[in-house]
Amino acid sequence: MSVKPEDFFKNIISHCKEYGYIFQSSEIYDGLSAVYDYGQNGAELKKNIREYWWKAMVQLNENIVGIDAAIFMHPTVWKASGHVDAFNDPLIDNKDSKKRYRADVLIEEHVAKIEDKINKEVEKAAKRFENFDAAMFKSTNARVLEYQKKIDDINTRFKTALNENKLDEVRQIIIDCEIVCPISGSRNWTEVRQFNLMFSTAMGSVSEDASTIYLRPETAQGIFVNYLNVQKTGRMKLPFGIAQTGKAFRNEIVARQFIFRMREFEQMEMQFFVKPGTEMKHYEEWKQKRLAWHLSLGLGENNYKFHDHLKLAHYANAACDIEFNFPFGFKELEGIHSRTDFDLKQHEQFSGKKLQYFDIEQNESYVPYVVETSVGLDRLFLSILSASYKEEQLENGETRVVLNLPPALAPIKIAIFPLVKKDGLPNLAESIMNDLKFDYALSYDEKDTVGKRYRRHDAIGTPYCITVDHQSLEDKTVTVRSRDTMQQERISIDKLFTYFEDKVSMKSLLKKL
RNA sequence: GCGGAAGUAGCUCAAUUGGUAGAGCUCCAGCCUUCCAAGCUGGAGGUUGCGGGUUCGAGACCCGUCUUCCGCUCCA
Repeated sequence: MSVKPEDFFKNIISHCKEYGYIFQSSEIYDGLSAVYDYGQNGAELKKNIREYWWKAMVQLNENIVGIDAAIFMHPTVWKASGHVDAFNDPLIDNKDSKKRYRADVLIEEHVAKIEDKINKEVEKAAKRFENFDAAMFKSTNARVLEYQKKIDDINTRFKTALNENKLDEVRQIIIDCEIVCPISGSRNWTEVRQFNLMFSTAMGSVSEDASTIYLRPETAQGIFVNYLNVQKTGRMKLPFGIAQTGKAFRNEIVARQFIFRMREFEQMEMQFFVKPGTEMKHYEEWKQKRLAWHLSLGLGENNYKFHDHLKLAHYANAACDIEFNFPFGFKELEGIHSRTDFDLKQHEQFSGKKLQYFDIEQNESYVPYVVETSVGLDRLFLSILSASYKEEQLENGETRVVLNLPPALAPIKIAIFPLVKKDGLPNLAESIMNDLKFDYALSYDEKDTVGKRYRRHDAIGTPYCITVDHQSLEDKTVTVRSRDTMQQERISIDKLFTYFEDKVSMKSLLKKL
């Protein structure tokens, strides 16, 4: 393909708009940044992807059930999850290098440097003395104590500043510590600003009585807070999973790359509850299962790779991403995390309710460990669309724009055309349509030459076109033209249903798993 | 928030040193009846992102403003 990568991505974005897949939100009012709407075809494709995921997770796994938790949740949920604190990053800019940093990271790195100094002192001393007692040395050596006092002072100040939301003080700490920008080397800092990464709104119609609640930044917490409800009412035994799809919201500073980063996006998550100690086995298992699910779409094995997290979040003991080869490079598509018992323990603590599982074999109760699979539906949509989008050079020199979507996911499965708009061909086409419409998403088109109609549906990604011609009136056969091969074959009208069944049904895709 | 780019018809783009907005495609109606986007006729569609200024006259020049896109940060 001779198209430059950045142009290729631009072409995909225009294609999405031109063919009713994705529109900018509120476009007639000049749009809203990082928010997009799904059009008539986009909504179908998205729904089909979601359905494929849901069936693969819930319907094909006896020990997984699905829920649909509300977007609004009790504010304490987000205290327990750590989002209230962790998602309030204080940011600071260096005026010379124009680089932005997280103020807390700058301070933490500074503290880490001092800790390094302590360690060096300890190492030096260890070489010097036999029977060296590190703990003793740390608690007595004057220089170490001085360093340690510095660290403690900084940490105390920083904690207080954050708790009291005093951003001036955070900046003052950076200045007092003489922290410099790693790029410019200068101490020319802006004031510290805080960016709310969670959207908040007010619940309660009377403003004085209203309380702040958040739009969920992830769907997972809706599963955790319902874990015991589902386990009890569903009589679930470990290991078991709870799946959920739904919107999540992040009030990011800016967002880029089309629907790859959006303020409002949809997640498809499954939290798998397991016996402590078995989590790594399940983690590995889900890595493979989820990769197999992606590969079943047939977009090319080389477009996927695992990316193991070296630096783990505080709640995880193993984590990786499945990355996809987007037009702008390999980027995260799905995350698989071993989240330990962190979330449930946090909710036990904040709610004061026991969230334990009674293991009848061991005759004891414990908080289960959790293995999470979390995929972005919009990202999945983009991965499928961008891998399917082709600008083909045909033998006759023409170009053809085609979406080679997995047939089972295509918004329209079959388009039906009368070859010409007379001689009763439209009637026959309509009657075929009326037979098939209960099983397949169809589209009828009688405008323009048939070649033009084929190309139009190539661009939408419709895998098959049925054309009714004069021969159809005589022998009750039609031509079926394939999007991918552009080949036609003649099929008897009464065999159409079975002809298409294994080609475009969700069932055929699920059977590959 | 900072830096850069850009806003003219549904889409892609024109409009000379400032002289009252035009083409192709799309769309709609009709003709033609044809198996891979290209036939014919007619038609619709724009307060040039918005507001102000300069000027006899602004799509163009100046100021402001809004929005989008790209980069920095964050992230599924």
